[in-house]
Amino acid sequence: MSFHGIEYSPEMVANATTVADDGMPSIFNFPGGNPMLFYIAPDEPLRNEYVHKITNYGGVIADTEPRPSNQIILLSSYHLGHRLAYKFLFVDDSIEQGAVQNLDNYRFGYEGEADDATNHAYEAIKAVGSSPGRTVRNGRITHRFNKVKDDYILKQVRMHPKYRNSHKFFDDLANHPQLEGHTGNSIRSRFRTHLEPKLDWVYKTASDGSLIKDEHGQLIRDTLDNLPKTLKNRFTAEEDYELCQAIVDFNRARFFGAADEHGIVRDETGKPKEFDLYGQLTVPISFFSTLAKTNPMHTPNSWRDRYRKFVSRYGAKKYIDYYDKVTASGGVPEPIKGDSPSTAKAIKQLIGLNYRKDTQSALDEEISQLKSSNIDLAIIAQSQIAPEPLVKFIDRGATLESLISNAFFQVPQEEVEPRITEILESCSQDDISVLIEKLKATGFEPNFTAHIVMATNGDVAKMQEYVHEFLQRMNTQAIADPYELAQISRNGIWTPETDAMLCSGNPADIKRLQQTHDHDEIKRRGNFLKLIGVSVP
DNA sequence: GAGCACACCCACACACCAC
DNA sequence: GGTGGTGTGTGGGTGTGCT
Repeated sequence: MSFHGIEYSPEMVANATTVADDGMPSIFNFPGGNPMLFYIAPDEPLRNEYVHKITNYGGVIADTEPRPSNQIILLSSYHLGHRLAYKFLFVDDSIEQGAVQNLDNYRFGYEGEADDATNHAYEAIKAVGSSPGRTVRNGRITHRFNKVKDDYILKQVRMHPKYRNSHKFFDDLANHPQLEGHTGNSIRSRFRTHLEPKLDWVYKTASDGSLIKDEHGQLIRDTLDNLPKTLKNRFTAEEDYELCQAIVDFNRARFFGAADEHGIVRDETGKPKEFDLYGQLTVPISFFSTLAKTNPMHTPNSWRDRYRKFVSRYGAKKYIDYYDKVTASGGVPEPIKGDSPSTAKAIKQLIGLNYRKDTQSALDEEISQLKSSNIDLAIIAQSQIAPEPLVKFIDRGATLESLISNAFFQVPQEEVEPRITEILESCSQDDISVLIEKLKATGFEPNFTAHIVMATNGDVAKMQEYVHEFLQRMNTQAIADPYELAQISRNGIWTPETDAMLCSGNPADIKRLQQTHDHDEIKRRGNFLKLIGVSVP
């Protein structure tokens, strides 16, 4: 039996401990995949441990003692006098490095020349050690990382710490011959999952990412405490708070800058105007340049984008309220998030399940769903079921009692809004039915909650805005017509009338809408209406 | 079944451009 | 200069198939 010039005697192979195919990397292989043979004396105290290690990594334990005619490597924990033996450390180091090491470095003090057979084996070992670490199994090529490649990746990251998360950086690394065969994704993944914990230092770099050298031209090691920031930096809750504060302050200064000698600001008709902290607060572009000077962690463009896409949607004062409330209770506030997918999903789910122009059919469907999901509960509950809310506006002629129950008036007035805000925020990850139930407990009837969801596209921030405005109206206006009281029209909050304008497609109507709603909100409303089956041009 | 290599996803930070 | 639109690719993952 002959493989690539290495003679395996029938005796050797028959008695050999076979290679375990347990998914471990094949380290102790000759080029071509043939396993290396090792001999460990039966009385060797470390025999079991190293048999396990060697076979786990692709080697074979032969029962035949090494002879000049075979290429079996004798391993021992001590010097065997005249016999050529190698230390177990060879096995450990090869496994740790992920590739066969130079066997010569592990030889016990043997004075003579290795015979031809051993030299042959060693040459093969050297070849394996310098291979790129490619493993061929069942005709499939995989590229394994090893110590050399890992060190190279770590070195590159240490030299470019600013780019340590960059996809592009790792894509570029994939073109380096040292990492041939690996994709950028693969190298990036290797770094993130295995190597990042080992990155205990980096080379010192300037803010532009260039390496800094000492007076001898040597690169300077730096601790991770001084790790440069990456290309993009997530906005923190503190930064959002700072931005919101700055926006509120700017608007307040601008508003009261227009006050008369009595400190009163008046509208075009001469009526005193109030500073609406919860309204749409705007800032000029120069605001962001100024902000970036005092808060250089983000560029003016980034601050502006943050405002455009998050703060203006959520509401600056609303976030300040949220932040203060959470920190006051010892919690950790979260940065402003975009539309929560779970909320959007929940709304979609609700709309998909419940929205029908025909109230009765929707109700029938809900009851049948209840029955199918939990028939006992459904039967018990059925007698108590009032018509379940749909995502729809309240009807003209709605009474105050149909919107708000007695439970509402049991809650101290100053606690109503905080309580509702808390419910809205806590339900952002839940199904809408949970929201309906919770709001019902505070006195909001299900059809009123459905109205609020309909008016706000189910957007939590807008729902808070709606509730704030509604409660203010309750406190300050005579409630002649509850229907009118509930019609709130402002940016991102809709009424049947504004919907009709949007659906008309009439340019004059759209122009009128644009006086109240910004482009994003109009687009969002169009998508929402389409979702619930309303035709929008 | 676990570990690994690799593919793929998605929100959003940052930038740039046109008007 | 202000504003809206949009492209790029980072940051932070999850999914999949192989060993």
